[in-house]
Amino acid sequence: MGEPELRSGQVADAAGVNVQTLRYYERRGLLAAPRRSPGGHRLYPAETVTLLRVVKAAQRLGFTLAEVAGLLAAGRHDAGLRTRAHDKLAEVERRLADLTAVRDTLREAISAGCDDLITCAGSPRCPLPFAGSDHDPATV
Amino acid sequence: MGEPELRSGQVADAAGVNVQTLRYYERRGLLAAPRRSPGGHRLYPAETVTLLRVVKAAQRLGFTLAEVAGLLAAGRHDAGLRTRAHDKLAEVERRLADLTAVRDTLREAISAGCDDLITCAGSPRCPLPFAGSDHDPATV
DNA sequence: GGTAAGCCCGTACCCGGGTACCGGATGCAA
DNA sequence: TTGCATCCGGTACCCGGGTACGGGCTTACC
Repeated sequence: MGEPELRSGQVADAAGVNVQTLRYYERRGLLAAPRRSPGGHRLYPAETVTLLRVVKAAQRLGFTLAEVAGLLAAGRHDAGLRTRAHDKLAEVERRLADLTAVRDTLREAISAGCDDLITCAGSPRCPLPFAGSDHDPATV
Repeated sequence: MGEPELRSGQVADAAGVNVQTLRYYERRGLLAAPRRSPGGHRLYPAETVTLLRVVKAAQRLGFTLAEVAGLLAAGRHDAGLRTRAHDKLAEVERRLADLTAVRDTLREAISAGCDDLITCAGSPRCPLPFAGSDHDPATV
């Protein structure tokens, strides 16, 4: 007997995602098109559940779906995983620094006791960062 | 003579935003509908530039546009600014904690030397967090 | 063999935060 | 007065990551 195969609903349940999401991932190139039953229903190998968990884990690490697709392909062909993880780590560290600055600014704003944004903006002791940070405002 | 009034392009340039964004913010309730010229062109008071900078600053602090709208209204009517800033601070601190965990996981993954996500996922020493964090996976 | 649950595909919609394109009207200066 | 930049409104599109809906077929179980 062959490997047990799972239907889309079973895979989705086991991985904690929506059935629609499976088809979405298939379109996005994250999941290979699986075998089909004679009637056209998808039949997934059991490893697909693991794969989905990997995808979700990578997403939690801050990778976009496009990046995850690249990571999976990298695992299969290149050996770029470590490089990419390094890059992502640098990116995460930048975001951490940004977010830390945000936290400090919020704390200052709170302890400065601004009551009204507009009024506060006119005050010289207002801690709000009107000038903008020096990198990547796009991450806002 | 009255206050000098600015045309949308001048406001946009001064605040470093797109002209379209002004109309977008007006629709979103962040900017009040300004006075119009006889021909229907918007004429903004000079403070609008400051207001836009405040909006951008708040955005950088992690507030959504809807929240910024609320903050501005709060300044005009309530006195909820400090409360909201406190809430936002708590939120930012949660995100910081998450992101720190992400960073640590990435570091572990790198030092564990995973070369292939799929293979690694099967290994018992794989540090990837398949289980998921205990709060707000939506922030991914 | 019937019936209900599950799955198929295509398409459209959601959120957030904008940006782009269009034809037509205005503003301003030479 | 003419010419060009700018602005108008409306609508449509972009990204990312999905989710929902509708009509029709398959599968599984009794």
